[in-house]
Amino acid sequence: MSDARLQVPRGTRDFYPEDLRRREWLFGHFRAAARRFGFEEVDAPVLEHEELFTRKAGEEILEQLYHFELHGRRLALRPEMTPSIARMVMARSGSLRFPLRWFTVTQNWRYERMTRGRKREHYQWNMDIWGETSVTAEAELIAAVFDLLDALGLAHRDVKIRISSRALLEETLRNTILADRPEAFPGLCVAIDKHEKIGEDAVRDLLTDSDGPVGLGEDDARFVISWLGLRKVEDAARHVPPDSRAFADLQRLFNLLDTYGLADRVVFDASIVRGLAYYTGIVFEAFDADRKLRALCGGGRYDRLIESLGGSAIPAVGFGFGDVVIGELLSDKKLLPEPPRQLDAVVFPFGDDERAAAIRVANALRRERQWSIELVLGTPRLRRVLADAHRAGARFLYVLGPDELSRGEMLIRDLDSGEQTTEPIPN
RNA sequence: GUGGGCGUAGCUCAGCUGGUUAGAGCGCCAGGUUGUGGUCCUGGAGGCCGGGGGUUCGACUCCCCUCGCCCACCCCA
Repeated sequence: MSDARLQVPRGTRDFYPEDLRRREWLFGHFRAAARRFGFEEVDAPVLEHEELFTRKAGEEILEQLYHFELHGRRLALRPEMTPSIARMVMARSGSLRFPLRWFTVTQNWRYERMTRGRKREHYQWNMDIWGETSVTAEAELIAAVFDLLDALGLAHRDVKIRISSRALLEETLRNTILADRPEAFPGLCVAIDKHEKIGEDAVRDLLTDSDGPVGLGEDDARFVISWLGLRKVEDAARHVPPDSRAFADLQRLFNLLDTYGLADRVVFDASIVRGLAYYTGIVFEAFDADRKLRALCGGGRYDRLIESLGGSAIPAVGFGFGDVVIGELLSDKKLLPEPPRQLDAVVFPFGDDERAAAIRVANALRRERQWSIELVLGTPRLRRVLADAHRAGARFLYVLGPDELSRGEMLIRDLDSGEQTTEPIPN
């Protein structure tokens, strides 16, 4: 107990059978929702070249990278899935037919301090659409999130998605305070993403830090922060031309979501900017209605990621949805199930004289019916076997004792009704 | 990193202001005559009381250190 070698590393989890059943229940919903939206599942190694993740915008996610050097190669455990998928798309961009709808359910790693809803190892459902520039893609993704939440049993009003547009912010700033140095924009986004967590004053300090990536004046910083407080698309679009693409996209997205029947579950919130540097357009995050927990998921449009990796431009939009926060929410709402073991039957030979026949019975049931069969090992008492079979949730118990065997039969007990029948032992 | 709380049986915990053989519930194991169930009854195994040091005639109990966990803050997808 006090031996550190015998404990899981901090921030990681063991999954015992009941834990894994619950995890697979959640993953099953991830996959089912993805398939309802026509997405295909892909996978990639948990280990990548560190360079795949290296970006220069002061993102915390990269400072928290699990990384090491081995035989002169710098490797890292993936902190998120998007770069790996971008790599896969890039490698076959010449032969893939777009738009692509790909999803993953993967383990991701980040070295960070532990709090509620944050672990160092967690699983994430990732959904991406590649090769589509219109916000019809964003609308599908947001609809998929709600589709999942509904399937999990959450109430209509339990979760809201907040939506904003980095493109709208970028246009606004290009027309104003970043007119002569647009390259500062990603760093600015990373800084103001912290706004809700560290407060306006701290963000102002970050933005005005002359040694920092942004280096704004006081008035400019105040302008940026005041923009974040806006909750109406029209207000946020005040500093862009009437024909602004970003403005039009936002309006169209909300119109589309209305058509999906999601109008009362989404809201514009200019303070959503996301902490990753690569986002370029619409960004969004899902929150529990009580705002007790961290974001359930987050995503957005990243049209230039593949370009930045050296490929040709392929527009993309996606989100990541972690298993930890949704687990907290479902637990709070008493919606976490305790899925039973899936066992069709237990086959019980009384002793070694009956074992050969029992093995034939188990073989037949496994092969012909594809049943899940637990063949009793050793020679416990029938009483014990019945209790165990009951507890395991088995539907039938096949009993092969001396009496049955002498008649070439086996006893089949229905564990729900208690009814018993006999059948010939298969050859 | 800061503050607070907690480490006693596999799990959840109780052990009053220090007092001798450390408890409960659940779980586990075994029985309750021959081969029949989540109940019931009986019995049992299992704890260097997280670790180390100190105070004391005596420490699960008090003090210090240390490790671990939880919560909040801080930080951040």
